[in-house]
Amino acid sequence: MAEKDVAGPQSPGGVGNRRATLKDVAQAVGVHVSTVSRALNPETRHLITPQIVEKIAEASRQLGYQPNTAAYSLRTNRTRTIGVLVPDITNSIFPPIIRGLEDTLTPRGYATLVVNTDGQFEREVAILETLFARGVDGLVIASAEREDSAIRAVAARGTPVITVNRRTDDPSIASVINDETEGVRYMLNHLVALGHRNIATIAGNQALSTGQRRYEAFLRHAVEMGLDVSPTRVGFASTFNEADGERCMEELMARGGGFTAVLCANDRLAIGAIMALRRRGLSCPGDISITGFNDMAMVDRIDPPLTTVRIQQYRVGAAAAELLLERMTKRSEIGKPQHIVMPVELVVRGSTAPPAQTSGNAAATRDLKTATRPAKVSVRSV
Amino acid sequence: MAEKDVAGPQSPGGVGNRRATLKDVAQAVGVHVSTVSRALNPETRHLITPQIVEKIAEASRQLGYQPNTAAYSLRTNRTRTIGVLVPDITNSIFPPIIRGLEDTLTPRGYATLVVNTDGQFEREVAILETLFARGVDGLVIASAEREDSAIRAVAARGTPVITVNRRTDDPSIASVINDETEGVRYMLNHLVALGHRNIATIAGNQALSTGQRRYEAFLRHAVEMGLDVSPTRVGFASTFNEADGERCMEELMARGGGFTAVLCANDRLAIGAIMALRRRGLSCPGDISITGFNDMAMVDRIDPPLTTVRIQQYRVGAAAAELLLERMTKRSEIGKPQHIVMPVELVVRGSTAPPAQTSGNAAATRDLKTATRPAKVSVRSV
DNA sequence: GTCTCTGATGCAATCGATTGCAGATAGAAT
DNA sequence: ATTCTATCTGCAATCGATTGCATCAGAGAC
Repeated sequence: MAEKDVAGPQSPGGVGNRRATLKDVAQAVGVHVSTVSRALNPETRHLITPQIVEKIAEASRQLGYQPNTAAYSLRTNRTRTIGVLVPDITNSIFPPIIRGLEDTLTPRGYATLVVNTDGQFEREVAILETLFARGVDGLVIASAEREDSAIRAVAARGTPVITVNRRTDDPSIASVINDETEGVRYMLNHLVALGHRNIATIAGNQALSTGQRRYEAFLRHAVEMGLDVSPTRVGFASTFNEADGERCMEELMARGGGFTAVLCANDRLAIGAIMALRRRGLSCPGDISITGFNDMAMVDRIDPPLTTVRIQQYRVGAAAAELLLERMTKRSEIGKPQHIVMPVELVVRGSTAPPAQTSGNAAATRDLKTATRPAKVSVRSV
Repeated sequence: MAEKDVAGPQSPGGVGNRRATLKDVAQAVGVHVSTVSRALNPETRHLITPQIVEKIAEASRQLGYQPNTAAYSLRTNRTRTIGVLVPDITNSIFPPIIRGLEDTLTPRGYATLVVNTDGQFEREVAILETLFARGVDGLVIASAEREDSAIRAVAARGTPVITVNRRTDDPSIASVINDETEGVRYMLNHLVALGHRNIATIAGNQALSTGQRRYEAFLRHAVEMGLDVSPTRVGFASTFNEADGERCMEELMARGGGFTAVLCANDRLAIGAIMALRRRGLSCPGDISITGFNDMAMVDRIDPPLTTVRIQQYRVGAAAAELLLERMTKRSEIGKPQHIVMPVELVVRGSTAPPAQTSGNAAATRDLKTATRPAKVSVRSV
């Protein structure tokens, strides 16, 4: 509660109220601006006599010299700024990613310009135009669609770009994503281990890599496990939100049901699905088990706490930042495809339980569980 | 699902692969760069013959001309960039505020540089230094403490600054905050109307205006309503998070209890308090009612759905942006104090109920309710 | 003692836009 | 026809840093 106090060098030197420039430092020391410039730049410092470097460092400290970013950018054509495109910062899956990016980029001298696309392509194009006008050095795109001509245009322009959380179908666009396939496999394993045999799914938007990969994984692994994957047990969401989850769940139930669990392509769809159930007077997990994906903030506290797949949002952001930095320095690698897939983790909570009718067929359950590789499981206390 | 396609002007004109400059446009039209500059600037356009303006507009469109931000900034000393300081973007109360800011600033040509302070003063100082080096035109600070010398230093420097969601004690620093006092009053009214007479509180950090104002309002209105406000019924959190809420609740209960409701200074403290209750085997609202503040995302879906005070996060951000823009243009007003207080709204959900022992003393309840002004109430479906 | 070489510093152009001032051109006034 | 305005356009300086090249001084070689 003590007062915060700062003795910052607000306008220390003697250069009026103006911010000190290279020229001021040069004058103070009695050398040329170019000498100061070189002395202050670690790359060129070796060209200057150590004693002079010391004097310059001292004077620049004294005057509170801060390089003028605009002048630097104008001359070097670099802004030390990274553009970050997210669908909507309000969607709580993105802030941790953004922090991962920032915490990695800031210490390296980069600032991030975060903008929201709201999933609208025209907005994305307009935003990219603005970002280019501001001369961003690189781009991190969390709003990528599988076929995304805007991103291809960016890449063609030669700007380092990387997608995060999602991928494009074009393999030449670098990316950092989560292991959707394994995540779905873990979840199916879990449901089957509980005794479920009739599992429906609410798939996400198939124009997004997350939606497509999770759905594909569902089909593949369900078939592998010998489950029935009839099309009547599949609902397609277009928006990855609660309303669409609700709608899809209604649809699935209207088609007759017969399933005991629903694997949803993300947490928000799952939340919507649970709401739809409730409205029908059914309970989760009593009547039907519901699972999510992402492990968004707070889904451990909702009712019921959601069984889901935890993705490493922060680390995905951090990894993307590293990768982008690398590609910005070694510009030779720009063309090379580069993809990182981060491991995920199953988180079992309260929204899944053994199916109602199958009263403890423990033996069969055990068998099926050991037939497939065990998933890495962690249970969070609620 | 159709492929996104863009016919953007990636490198239209004939100027190699370089981005077009004023000079290129000037050459294309056959005029001087200064003429182009004036023709493209709405402020100075009237100086140029309409036909030439038209030709210049056409040529610049043709060449895909985009002004160079660095050159503009260097010359004008303005960056069209606003620095935004938040404690932690991961805390879901801030993203809506940020969107409010961005949605208002972007159409006006401003970009926002969002940075996280993590509530650490040294970080805040360092960040401000970076932001100044980047030459931000203004600052929006969501991480203000009541006594904040860093903000005072900024203001003294002449940079337009405005705090949002919180205020400093210094009235000369403009701000946009929520009506904490009314919010607390609504909530006390609600609890009293339910029949509660013994109400404890978990106050927030008193170094922050939110914590201080909400606590002060609690004291004032509780006394006004004739409630007992003994110090044993007050817990002070230092961090506004779940862990501290839990700790404070433990403390309150350890001191003997005797209360039937706890008014928490924000939603996260409330969530922590509910967890502490559960651990003791008590239920909310069965044994004790708990209330929050802010109406964070998802608190309508937790168990139990939280009764809280809804603040207008997005509109607070938007209002702050408007106010800042105003103060940036009319620099005369910089010294003038200016404060906006946004109305709040009571949201009654499942975490509050009549006290267990007071089995329906409806008459007394009714009386007390009408004795105080009724609050604007909205009930969100869960 | 002169010459060469090397290392340190200075010079000046440059990045792309803005803007005060000067010059030019047109039309109006005489 | 000449002068005077009023518009419009061009000139050139400027913002602050970076960087290729020139210069200069001193050390070392002969």
